[in-house]
Amino acid sequence: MTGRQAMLADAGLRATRQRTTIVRAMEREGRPITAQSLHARLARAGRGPGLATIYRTLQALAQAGYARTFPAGEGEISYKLCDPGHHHHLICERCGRVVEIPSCEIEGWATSAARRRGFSVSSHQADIFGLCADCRAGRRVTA
Amino acid sequence: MTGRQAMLADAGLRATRQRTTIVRAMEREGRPITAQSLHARLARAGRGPGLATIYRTLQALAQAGYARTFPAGEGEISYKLCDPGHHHHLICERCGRVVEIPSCEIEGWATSAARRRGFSVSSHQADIFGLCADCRAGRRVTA
DNA sequence: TTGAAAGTGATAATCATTCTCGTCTAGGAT
DNA sequence: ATCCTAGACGAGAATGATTATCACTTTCAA
Repeated sequence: MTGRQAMLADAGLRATRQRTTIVRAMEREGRPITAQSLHARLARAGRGPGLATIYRTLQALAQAGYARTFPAGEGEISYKLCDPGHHHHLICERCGRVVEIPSCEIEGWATSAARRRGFSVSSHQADIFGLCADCRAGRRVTA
Repeated sequence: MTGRQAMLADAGLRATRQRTTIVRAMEREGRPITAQSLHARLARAGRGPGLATIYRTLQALAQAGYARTFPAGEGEISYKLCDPGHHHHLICERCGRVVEIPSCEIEGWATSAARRRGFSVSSHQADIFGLCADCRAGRRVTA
């Protein structure tokens, strides 16, 4: 599996200690997190990368398709590592967990809805919001 | 057609001169626009509402379901008037035109994709990006 | 090993958005 | 029609996330 090194290389980034730290933390996180939160968390653990570095790295990962952005609260952006291929998201409204849906079954809908209105399609995106099994069951959540 | 008055009333807003101006401008616009741009445009024409008022009004309309927000560039949000019912969007990547798709044909997909992963669905959203007929034909655009 | 290019980070700068607060006004009540 | 008051306005200050700067450090291909 395209380890961290490869991911960074493909994003056109050198594999520095700071970036490895960032990617590792994002993997551990598993749900969207803002640059600020990530910075605070890593700083608390000492040796954390600077804020500027975190912003730069997350942005580069997003641009390369290895991360996706989600709007978070007022004027904030959170990031989550993702597989680079096309996929959709299932988002738990309570705990923030995000599950990727790799198979795309709405391509047909997108194409025909667009054609009917004279548009050509270049991409589409779709997300589903709801409650994950754990939250429905009232089970405790990490965050 | 629930005129402007009714729209404002339903959003819990009084129908002031400023708000009428804002809604009228949004109707004329037809595509997403940021609070800043709207403010600049109306100010240029004299008698424009203040920036704070524009932010407040757009926010209230969005909250009431009469407008939708789109991320715009770096840390900006643009707003577009929308019908309050559930619908999807077809967005032209060149001219920014937005067309609403009122019939929802992906409910089934959303429900089954979610169920398969233990989620319950509370809502979903989907947008299609591409080129509108005019832009494909290379025709001139207003903006 | 070495040097050029890329990366880092403390800090300053930017800028969209929100807050403040004194003044004004829509619109129901009288 | 007039009154009253909660809601609205707006100019400017404050906020706070993100970006830019720039001198120093590190990576990595040759």
